[in-house]
Formats: sequence, C-alpha cells, structure tokens
Amino acid sequence: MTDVNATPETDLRADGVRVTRQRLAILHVLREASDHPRAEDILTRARQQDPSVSQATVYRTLAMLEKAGTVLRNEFDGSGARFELADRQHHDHLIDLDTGAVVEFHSPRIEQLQAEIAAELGYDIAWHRLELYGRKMP
Amino acid sequence: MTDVNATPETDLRADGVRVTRQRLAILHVLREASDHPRAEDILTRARQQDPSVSQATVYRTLAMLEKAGTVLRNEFDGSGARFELADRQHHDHLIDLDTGAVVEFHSPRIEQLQAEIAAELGYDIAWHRLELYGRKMP
DNA sequence: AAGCTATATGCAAATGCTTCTCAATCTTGA
DNA sequence: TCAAGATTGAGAAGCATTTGCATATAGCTT
Repeated sequence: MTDVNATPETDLRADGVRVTRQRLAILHVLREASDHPRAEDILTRARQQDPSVSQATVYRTLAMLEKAGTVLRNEFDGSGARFELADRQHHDHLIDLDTGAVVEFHSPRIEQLQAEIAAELGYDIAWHRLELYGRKMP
Repeated sequence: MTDVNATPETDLRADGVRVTRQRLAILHVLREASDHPRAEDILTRARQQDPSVSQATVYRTLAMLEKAGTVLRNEFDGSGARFELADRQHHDHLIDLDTGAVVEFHSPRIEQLQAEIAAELGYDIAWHRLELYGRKMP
C-alpha cells in the first residue's frame, strides 16, 4: 500500500507518534479552518469536538505538527501566531488592514526573482516569508 | 531654513516632542548600529552613553519613533523585535540561518510584481514584509 | 481481554518580551 | 527663573507561549 491515502493521522502513526483524541480534534479543526486561526481559536474549536483538550496540548501539538511539516506557523502582526495546514501549494499572504482577512496568492515570478537575488548575494534560500499589507481599492 | 539639516532630533522638536538625554542616547545607538539590534541590545548600548536609561524608556521611545516613521521594527524569528533607523532606502532582508546575520537588499522588480499582484486582488499595498532565510552557497 | 510501559495530557506555575502605573523628575516656553 | 506638563525609572502587570509534574492512556504484549 502506498501513500495515496496518506493523512496527517497516518503520518503520525508512521512517525511512531500516538494518535490521541486531542490530536485528532486539533487536526480536524485545522482541516475545517479556512481563516488561519490563532492557538486560542483552535483550542475553542477543538473543545467542541473534545472538551478535554487543553491549551498546553494545543501548543504542544501545533509545535509537533509544525516540526513535522504538517502545519505552517504565521506571525502576521506580532500579536499571536496564526496556523494553517500545509497540505496545499505553497503560497504567500495578503493581509487586509481593515478587516484582518487573509488572502492567499502565489507568484512563481516573485519566487524566481527571490532565488536570483539570493544567488547574487551568495545564498541558497531555505524558505521565505512574503506578506503584503493593504486595503481594498476604492 | 529648509530641512537640509533635518535629523531625528530636529524632527522631534518639530513634532512638539521633548528632546531628552535618554532619547538622544537611544537615537545615537540606532545611528551607530548596523546589526538590527534588539530592544535589550539598545538598552545596554544606550546605557554606555547614559546609564540612567531604563527598559521602559527604550520601549516607549522605540514605539514613538516607529509611529513617527523614524525607526522600523522587524520580527525576524518571532523571539523579540529588532530595530533599525529608517533613514536609508527601503530594503528587505535576507537572514543567514547559520549565523543570524542580516543582509539587506532591494529589488524594484519584486516590488513592482507585488503591486501588480495586489492590484489583481483588488488591493493597494500599504507596506510589505519580505524575508529570505538561507545559507551561504558552498 | 487484560496488563504494561512509555508517551501524552491537564493543570498550574513559569517564562520572555513588552506595556502600563504612578510618583518623581526633567524640558521648554514664557 | 518658573510653572505646567511631558517624560522618566522602577516595578507591577499583561499576553502568548512553554514547562514541570502527577495522572491518564495508546498501543504493544501476553
């Protein structure tokens, strides 16, 4: 059997990590979310599925999933990290300054330019962070 | 008299803000720095010029200068802000993952692309943050 | 199905950075 | 020089996040 049915859960098992109720609840929240929730939001939502989930477990699980490459951590405004599942294509973010909404976008041309610039400076890029902060045009 | 001799100090006066020993010391530190110091570093260095400077004043002054557009706040790695004087051309940062060194660069082409992407999404960019994290090429 | 054991959890205390409170001290314009 | 009000230092408070520890539990082994 290959990984055609790979999910974060099966990945957890593969890593020898235990699949607990709490972890399933948190993964469920991340799968349902489309708004880059904060740790606190994840806690609230996870508790709807499993009231026993604690703050500490949310943080510990998010840290673990981040290390495993399953979730991405964003620090948009300096007041609390916001998370998303890393199951889609790489993308950057545009944050609406008025509503806080997050729009995702992807630009191969910008990525290409980034690599060129880094190369000129003698560097290989491991990762990057590009955030645009703006307001809806009138 | 025009602003040919404009400095952060004269700007302060112009804004009706008092020029204190502490603020001068902090501005001095920022002018001498070329390493994007943290608040703690700024406190230590400012105290060499004026031992009375307190942590609270460093934070208050940095916040004030940031609001005034005199300093830029960077949140490179999520563990403490790093500051720089906003007296030069706009630039982005490349952070060396091995040494923590910060290399500055500027790419009009990337900025242009950013503006185009934002426009396609219906947004005007107020500011942006672009950070490349990489390692020196062999 | 029951037992074992290391992993995972909840709770609460601790941390690290930043901000606030407030009495005392300065800067500045008159 | 003076008064008025802005600014400061010291320490308490805030917030998001992390950690210590006793208990609970997933998942392997009988």
